[in-house]
Amino acid sequence: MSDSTFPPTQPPSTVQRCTPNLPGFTCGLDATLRIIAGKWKPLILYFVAQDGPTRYGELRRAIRDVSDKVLIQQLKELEADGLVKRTDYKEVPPRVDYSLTPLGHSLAQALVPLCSWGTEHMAEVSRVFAERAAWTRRERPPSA
Amino acid sequence: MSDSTFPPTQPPSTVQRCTPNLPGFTCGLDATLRIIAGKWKPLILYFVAQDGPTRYGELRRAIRDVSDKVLIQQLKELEADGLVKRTDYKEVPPRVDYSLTPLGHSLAQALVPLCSWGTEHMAEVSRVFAERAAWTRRERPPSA
DNA sequence: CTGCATCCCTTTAGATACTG
DNA sequence: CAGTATCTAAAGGGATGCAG
Repeated sequence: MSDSTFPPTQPPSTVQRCTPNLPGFTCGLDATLRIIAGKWKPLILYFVAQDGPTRYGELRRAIRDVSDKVLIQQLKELEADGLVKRTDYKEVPPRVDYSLTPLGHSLAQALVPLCSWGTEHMAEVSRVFAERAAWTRRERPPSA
Repeated sequence: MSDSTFPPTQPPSTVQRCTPNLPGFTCGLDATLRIIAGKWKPLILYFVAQDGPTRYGELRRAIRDVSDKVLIQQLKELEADGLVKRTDYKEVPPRVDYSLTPLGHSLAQALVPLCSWGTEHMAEVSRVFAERAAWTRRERPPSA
């Protein structure tokens, strides 16, 4: 993004147009989104990017609320997609860790602004979720 | 997760640690991800950021493969979350357009690197998807 | 043109229990 | 410790048809 001026209502758009008409993808963003589709993938990438080679259990504890099944599944996909590398030390008890490939690392870099955004706008985001929750509760009264 | 020194084997890692232990969110990235959860939301944000006020039909054509139901639904959520603004011109035939709020625009900016990443690594991404498709086809032979 | 309602299906993810 | 297997729930999403 080039300029820093911030348009009040209808921005003259500082966001550059992404390359359209790519084979299969509507634009670069589309491609990226498809590869990180999966509830926990960005979090996994980001965490591993921060901590370097990360053991399974460590990851599991870091990404709270994720089940074994899903975590493993997403790790496998990330591995198959060439974003993370799995290292099995063939020890007993088992020891395995996950690290990023160069490709994965570059993607993690691209996630940094999203993380910053979330941090900066935490207040708004929290409010939004509070409202969302309230609304949901009204619409769908306690399951019981 | 603890120190800032970075692991031996792989990355030069320039990825900064995101603020942990936030109320409800594990980090800023987590917060962001939750607000843009929804298959088309990032694409919507990005597209509107580029084109400024965008009419419904235009959006519909731009984000290919999205149905009315889903597009409307995601637009409503984005609106409720304070990221987009809906303007109804009360004309007949109906005219409505969607623009970004300042918050939405800032988020769109944060998406730029993802778009760039996708564009730069289009080749790898395409390959990955080709393999994924092949694998899927083996596992789940033609539905018929 | 814009948008909502309905019906239905697929995908995704969560719980739990179990194994090398 | 690091996974696997199975089963189930739920969310997300798509097609269609109607309405202002």
